[in-house]
Amino acid sequence: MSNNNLIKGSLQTIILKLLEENEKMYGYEITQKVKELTAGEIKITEGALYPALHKLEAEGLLSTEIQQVDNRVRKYYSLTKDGQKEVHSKMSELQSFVENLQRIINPGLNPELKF
Amino acid sequence: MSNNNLIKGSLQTIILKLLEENEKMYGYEITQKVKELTAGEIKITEGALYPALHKLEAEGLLSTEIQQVDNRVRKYYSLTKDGQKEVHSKMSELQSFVENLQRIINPGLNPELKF
DNA sequence: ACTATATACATAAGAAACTGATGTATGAAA
DNA sequence: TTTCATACATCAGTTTCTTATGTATATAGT
Repeated sequence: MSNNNLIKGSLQTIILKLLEENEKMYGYEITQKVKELTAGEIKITEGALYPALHKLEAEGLLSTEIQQVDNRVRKYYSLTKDGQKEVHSKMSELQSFVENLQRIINPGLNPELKF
Repeated sequence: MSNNNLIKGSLQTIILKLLEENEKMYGYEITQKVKELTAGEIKITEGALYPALHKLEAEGLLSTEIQQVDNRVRKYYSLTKDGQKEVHSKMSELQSFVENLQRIINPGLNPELKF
């Protein structure tokens, strides 16, 4: 994932969350969306993305549907029911992780934190 | 690092930041401090911590000083000059990463974000 | 006396997630 | 015709983590 080596597992959360908002995306589209949303600061590499998508599919969180567009194959991913549940779980994990991180790193901050 | 599998490299940032605030800490103390600050939600394992400390020392970011306390050996770590510079660098990396993460997962949020 | 827990260090096997390279294939632009 | 963009995929190697193990001292409980 680009020059930033700061996650591990948050790629899954990103994928699931984007699919919650867009309900149907293909791999290349995801890389472009993330690049766009972060002004090019986070670039998801294909070597990270495709294995992650395959794993989420194998876990039953994503389903696929292949479409032909202009002689090019696109593999669309969407959330399964399990996937829809998992988004919320992963999101609250991420939120509490970031909050804990702030408690460690921003010691002077007041107790009520907003994410 | 505990049940939370969400970072990679942020352990280094945590260590450096704690040492910026406390200027001298030993390994076990770091694990306890993190546990305390996060109400037990993040537990840094020894298998993650000690290799990370050794690596930071090998990179010249930390220096060590061994003390004998009650027949027990303590290895105190403190920031070198390079380490002091690196804290700021690592912190701004982490901050911009979290901001980018929010841009991806909180699409409805207004542009000015606070960390 | 024995066991468990806390303090304090360390290593090591294996798992998981990533980077960077490579490969295939189409289409458009220079 | 070479490069870039689109679109998929795999794979070797690296880094970072988990879990287990090991050493050693001190204290508290049974």
